[in-house]
Amino acid sequence: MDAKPSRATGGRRDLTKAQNRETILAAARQVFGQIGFAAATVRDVIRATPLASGTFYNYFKSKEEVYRALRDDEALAVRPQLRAARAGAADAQDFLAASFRAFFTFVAENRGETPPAAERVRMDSPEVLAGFAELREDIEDAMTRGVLPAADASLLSAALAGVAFELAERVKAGADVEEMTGFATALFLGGIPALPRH
Amino acid sequence: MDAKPSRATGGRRDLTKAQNRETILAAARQVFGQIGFAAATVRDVIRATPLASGTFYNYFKSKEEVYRALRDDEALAVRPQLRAARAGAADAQDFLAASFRAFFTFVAENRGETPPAAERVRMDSPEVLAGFAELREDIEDAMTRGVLPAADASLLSAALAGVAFELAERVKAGADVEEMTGFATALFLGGIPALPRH
Amino acid sequence: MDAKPSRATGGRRDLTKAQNRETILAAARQVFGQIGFAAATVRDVIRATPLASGTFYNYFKSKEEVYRALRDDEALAVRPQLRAARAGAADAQDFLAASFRAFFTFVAENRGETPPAAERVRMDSPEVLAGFAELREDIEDAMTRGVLPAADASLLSAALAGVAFELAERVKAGADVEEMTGFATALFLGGIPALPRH
Amino acid sequence: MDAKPSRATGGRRDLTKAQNRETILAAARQVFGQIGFAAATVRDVIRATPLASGTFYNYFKSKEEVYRALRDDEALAVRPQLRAARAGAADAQDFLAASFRAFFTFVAENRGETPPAAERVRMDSPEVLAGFAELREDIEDAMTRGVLPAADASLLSAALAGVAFELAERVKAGADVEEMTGFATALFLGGIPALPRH
DNA sequence: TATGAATGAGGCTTCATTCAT
DNA sequence: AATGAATGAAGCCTCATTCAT
Repeated sequence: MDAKPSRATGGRRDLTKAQNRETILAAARQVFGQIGFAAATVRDVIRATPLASGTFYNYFKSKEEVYRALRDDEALAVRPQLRAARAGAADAQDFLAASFRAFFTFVAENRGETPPAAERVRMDSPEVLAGFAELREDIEDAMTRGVLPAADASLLSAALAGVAFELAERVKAGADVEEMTGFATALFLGGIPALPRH
Repeated sequence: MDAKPSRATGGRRDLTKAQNRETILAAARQVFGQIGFAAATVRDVIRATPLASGTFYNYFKSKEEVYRALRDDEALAVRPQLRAARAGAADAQDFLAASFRAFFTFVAENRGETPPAAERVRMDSPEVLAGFAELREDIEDAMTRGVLPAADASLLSAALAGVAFELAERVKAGADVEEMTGFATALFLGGIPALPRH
Repeated sequence: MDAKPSRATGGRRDLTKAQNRETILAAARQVFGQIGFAAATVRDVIRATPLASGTFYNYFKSKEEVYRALRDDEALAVRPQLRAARAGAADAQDFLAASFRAFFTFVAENRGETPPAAERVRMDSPEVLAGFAELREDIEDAMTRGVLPAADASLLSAALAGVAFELAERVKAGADVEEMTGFATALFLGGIPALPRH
Repeated sequence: MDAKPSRATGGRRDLTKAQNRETILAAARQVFGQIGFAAATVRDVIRATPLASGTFYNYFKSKEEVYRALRDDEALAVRPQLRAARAGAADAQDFLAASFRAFFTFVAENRGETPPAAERVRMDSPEVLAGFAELREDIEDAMTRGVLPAADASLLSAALAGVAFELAERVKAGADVEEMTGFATALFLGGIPALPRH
């Protein structure tokens, strides 16, 4: 009630605010990864945090908002690298290999966080979903630039995603990233030119 | 538990056992399709039914069990079609097109009944897993027969399944079965010969 | 779980934590006393309270845990009195009368708060069990000191406890403490010397 | 709807009726003994039976009614023997020893049916409760006949019950029936004459 | 009479969210 | 801003009981 003397707390408070936000996001990332987004509750996220339950609501309105923040945060950090890799791709081989390698590497690094889940449930992490949203744009761009042969970019991105997801299961089970990358890259390198003209 | 006896008032005791099971499955299919499997509750399913809450538990132990039943029903229907289609294939083009066409046709026929994957959750039922196992066997068989070029049958079946599942989403959203079949078939027809020797 | 956010309307947020715990314990004591422990439900306890249902679970995990807390509170209060009474006993008459009087007095003072044993259910809490253990030690000590004749201390403590519990029911029903004490004391005073040599 | 030809079924039906009643009572006795009367549900009893749930209600209105029937049935079979033993008792020693021995023998024979019950819960079986109800009458009778010294029959029966129950725990744990009988008999043989004149 | 599926009240518990401190 | 106890809606499930066959 009575204001405590706050000498030069401005900076500190901002830092704390940012820190709490990060704390919650980190906890959410971990919790979503471990028990899945659908099963996760706000309580779970809070419990994975030293913060109080009420504090959560100073930063996010709901679990969904955290999810969005996570997706957006990743957009700011991880994905530009991937995009850059693809933007710099000189040919289809580069483009595909870079894409798959980045994805499988990500999966391999997070390997083991997800329990085997008796019921095989797959929920794509926010960053992955956002990444695939951009994939299509990059594909179109690559087709325009002549790096990839012209084809239906929408269907192609779906196919790429499908293969990536399935092989990701192998990566989670311990398969080698380079082998998966090689397989998927070869498949599309051979397949894309054969696709119906769009 | 002990006291306060409830009062069972009569009501729709007319339906047969099998009919009630179907009623619940149909309601679940609708509810899962509308609000998604993850968001759906057993209550939601019951409410989409003229039945009493307790009746649900006469048929299924949980939401997951309903899901499995739904999936198994579908897998049970589609698998013989897939195997038959593949067994008659004379060449790779036949094998692939028949497989994809059978799957997409089935999906199209059941369009709207399955969750829109808004949440991208996939739960493999035993039947679906069995379907995968069959696919791999059929691929190996086709490679042995020379219908398909030699490659890693396990990874190839994963890739086929991935593409099939992703494009199935398009089919559910109204895409043309033949177009999807053509796209997927061309992709693999071109891609498989390019795969690393196994 | 996921959807349909509830709406927390304010209400008695004024009480302290300790007060709420006491509120629940008091309600439980009353409810158990009125309809019996077995018939009572957590709901019944909550309903005898101005608190919300969820609040119960902030303090106790189950009906049993409340019961234990209740019993422990009582045992915690009565045991020091019993030991003190017994420690000062100069002869068997003193030992027995002091023990019974202390116990019956305690019961009389808490009369009406404990289940009427309508169902004859007894659930020994750790504290009660500890009380038993103390009784036996005290009996052995008294035998060593010559205050009580030698006998099987274990069986004797069981017999004392049995008589005490049964007569306590009479005390709860309004019987006179001194009369019960006199009866029980006389019984054991006459009976102990007749016990088989140990 | 249309009556099946029932040739001389009268007797058979009666038998079946009586058999079903016995089936339910036997199942109830077992279930009450195993999980306790309070925890037992009508469902549990039915499940321990080859009968259908609805059939239960052709014989009993509730769990309580089964309990009463059990108590009454036992009254018709077991207890008269005990009463006879006591009625024929020539002296206090006979009276007490016969009572305790009968009770401890019963407990020993049913030993092991009751699980250790982490929470020590004791619920007296119907037959036991009924037995103790009669005990007091027999005590009064014995006092009238001069077999027992005059005392407060009500309190004495309570004390006898208390000791019997506690020592019964020892019997359940494997203690010897004769030893317990001897201990309890001696205790009361010595104690009763010392009781306050009534 | 026997059956057993249907019923729905009601018990248990967790959850998202609020709000006094 | 942070805290965390309180709230009560709502999910889950079991139960006693009814009733059509």
